[in-house]
Amino acid sequence: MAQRNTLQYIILGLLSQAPRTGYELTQDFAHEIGEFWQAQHSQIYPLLGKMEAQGLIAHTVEVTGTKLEKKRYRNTAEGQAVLTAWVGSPTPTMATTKDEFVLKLYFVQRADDTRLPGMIKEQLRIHREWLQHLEARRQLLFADPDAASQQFGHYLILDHALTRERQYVQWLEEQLARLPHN
Amino acid sequence: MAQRNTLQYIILGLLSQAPRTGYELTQDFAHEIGEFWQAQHSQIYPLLGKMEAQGLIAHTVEVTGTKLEKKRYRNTAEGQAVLTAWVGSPTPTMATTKDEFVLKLYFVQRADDTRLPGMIKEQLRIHREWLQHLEARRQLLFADPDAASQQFGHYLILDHALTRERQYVQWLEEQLARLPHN
DNA sequence: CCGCACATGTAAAGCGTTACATGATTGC
DNA sequence: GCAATCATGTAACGCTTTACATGTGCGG
Repeated sequence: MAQRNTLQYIILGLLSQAPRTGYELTQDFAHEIGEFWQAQHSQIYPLLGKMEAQGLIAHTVEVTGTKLEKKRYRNTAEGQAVLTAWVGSPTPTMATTKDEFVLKLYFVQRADDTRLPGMIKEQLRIHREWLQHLEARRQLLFADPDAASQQFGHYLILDHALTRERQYVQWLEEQLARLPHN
Repeated sequence: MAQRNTLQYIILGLLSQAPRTGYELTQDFAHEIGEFWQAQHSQIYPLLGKMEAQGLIAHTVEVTGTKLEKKRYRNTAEGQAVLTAWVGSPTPTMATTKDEFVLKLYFVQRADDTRLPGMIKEQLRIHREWLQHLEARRQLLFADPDAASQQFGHYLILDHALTRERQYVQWLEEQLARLPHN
C-alpha cells in the first residue's frame, strides 16, 4: 500500500535500537522484520539521504580495510522525537489485506469446483511452512523468558503473527475437509 | 503493494459475474470487495481502456436520459480465458501484511509502556466495529443457506475475514488483560 | 432550480520492485 | 586468484492515491 512515510518511521525505529548502515538496515528488512514490512536497498539508500537532509538522522563514516567507507546512521534528537510521536499517534486505518489467494477464491462460484482442493492444499503447504518458520524464530529469540520482557514489542508481534498463521492454517484445513468428495 | 496486474484480474472476475460500467466497478471496490482490495476510479477507467485495447473486454454504450453515455463492459472470450487461467494458476506468494499498528508495537520495548493500553484499546474499537460490519454482511448476504452454495467463493472469503477478525479481537483482548496494572 | 448522486476522464506525486552498475573485503 | 559477501548507489517501470476537471440525471 502507499502509506504515508511508514518506511521512514521503521528506519527511525531500527536506528533507535542501534546505529546502523544502509546495508544493515537492508539485512534487517530481509530477515528481522521481513515478516511485517519489506524494503529493498534501492528504496533505503535514497530515503536515508532524504531523512538526513531533513535532519532526522545523521551519519558518521567508518573505514573498513583501506578504502571501504560505511555510513553509520543514527537518529538525531528530532528524529527520535518524530519516532516517539508516530508510535503514540492514532492508527485509525486498518491493515489492507491484499491476499491474492483470497481474491481467487472470491471468483470460484461453486463448492464442487475441481480447482479448489489443489488451491487450498497449495496454501496449506505455504502457510504451514511459514508457521514453522515463525515457531523456530520464537524458539530462537524468546526461549529465554527474560528476552520477552527485554524486547516486549518484538515478542508481541511475533506472538501475533503466530496466532494469525495458526488460525489461517486451521481455517484452510476446515475448508478442505468440508469440500465435497475430497 | 505493487503486484502483477492483480487489479486487471479482479475486474475480469467482476465482469464475469455481470457486465458493469466503470462507475459500478468503482462502487464494488468501495463496498462489495473493499475488504479485500481497493481501487479508485482514476485507476479503473484507464485500465478499462487498456484492457479493451488488449481485447480482454469490450463495451457497449447505453444512453441514459438524453445525453449521458454509460460504457458497459463485458469480458471477451479471451478475457474469460485469462480470468480462468489466473484463478487456476499457482499463488506462491503470501499476503504481505502491512499492519501499521503491529509495526508500532514492534518499537515499544517495555511491557509497562504507558502508551500500550491506549494503543490496544483503539485497535480493539476499530476491529470490533469491523467485526460487526462483517457479521452484518454475512447476515445480509448469506442468511439464506442456499446463497452460500450459489456464491461459494464469496461465502468463503467472508467466512475467512470473520475468522480473522474474531481472532484479532481475541488476541487484542488477551494482550490488554495481560498488561501490568490495567 | 438546487443538491446529490451518477458518470467519466486526466494529472501529478508518492510508493515499491526489478534491473542496472560499481567496487572492496574476506576466506579459502 | 576466485567466489561470496559486504557496501552503496541510480534508473526505469509499474502500481496506487490524491487532486484536478467536467458534465448529466433525478428527486424534492
